[in-house]
Amino acid sequence: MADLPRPTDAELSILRVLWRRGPSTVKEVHDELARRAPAAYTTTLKQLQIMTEKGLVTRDESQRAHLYVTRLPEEQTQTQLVGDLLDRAFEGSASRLVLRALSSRPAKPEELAEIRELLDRLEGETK
Amino acid sequence: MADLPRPTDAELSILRVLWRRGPSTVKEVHDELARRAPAAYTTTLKQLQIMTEKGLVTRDESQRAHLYVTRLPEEQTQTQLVGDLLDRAFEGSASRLVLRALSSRPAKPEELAEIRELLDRLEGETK
DNA sequence: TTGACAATACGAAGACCTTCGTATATCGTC
DNA sequence: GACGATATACGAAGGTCTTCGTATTGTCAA
Repeated sequence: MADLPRPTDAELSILRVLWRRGPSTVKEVHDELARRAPAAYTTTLKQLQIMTEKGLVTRDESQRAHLYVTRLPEEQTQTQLVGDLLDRAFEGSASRLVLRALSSRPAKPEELAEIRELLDRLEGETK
Repeated sequence: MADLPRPTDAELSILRVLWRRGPSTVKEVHDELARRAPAAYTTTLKQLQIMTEKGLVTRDESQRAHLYVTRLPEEQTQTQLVGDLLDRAFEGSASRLVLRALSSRPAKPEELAEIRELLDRLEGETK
């Protein structure tokens, strides 16, 4: 199975809607997107058709209004994107990326606590 | 001052060389890049000219072989890229991004320790 | 069965990205 | 001053991304 291409910006916007909503029609996706930025219905349709060709989504054509579903779960795509950025801009250094992530946004205390737990778990495994 | 555009893949490759080497000529950048993937000299030249137009780099034309310099330090661009990814794929959740970063790569123990220190520092500030 | 509506299919335009070939300018040296 | 070597400038091709208008198909109801 060929690897999926890195989603473009517009494709990622659509994937986000599909991850949140689950299987959706073009109309449902379009309505969500149009809320933020007005766009033509056929733009969303075309994007979903292209994404189907690329394998980023699959579609169920059993009904008149096709249902689109993401091919990969959100976590997997996020991991792909982070790994990609790691290679392109961080020479593979995860710690540097984490450093920038936390300096890019003021993270909430709960988030910091979550990360700390994650570290505990990871260091436990290494032993 | 207008914000700089997000660097493309090819542009980022060049920026990485400039960050590592400091001010460099086209030839110097090209030689570094050609080591990994063969390419025409004029391709690198053209990219640097475009990057100059965009403001990603500046150049010193006082010598025959122009010297190119990054406009932003590496850290700032990294912060921009991470913040961008945070918005596009993580709904702004830094902790989720960190989670994916660490699951994307087996991080070395030293790196985990670094991150832990960073957390200590951040939580210290919040108090 | 036809008309109105809602959906998909298709093509194309315009912007950007990436690459490269060719033309032109500049420097040192014989 | 002419030649070779080394620079930069420029234009264009080919690909991808994004958007949209128009054509076509399918469905339901009067």
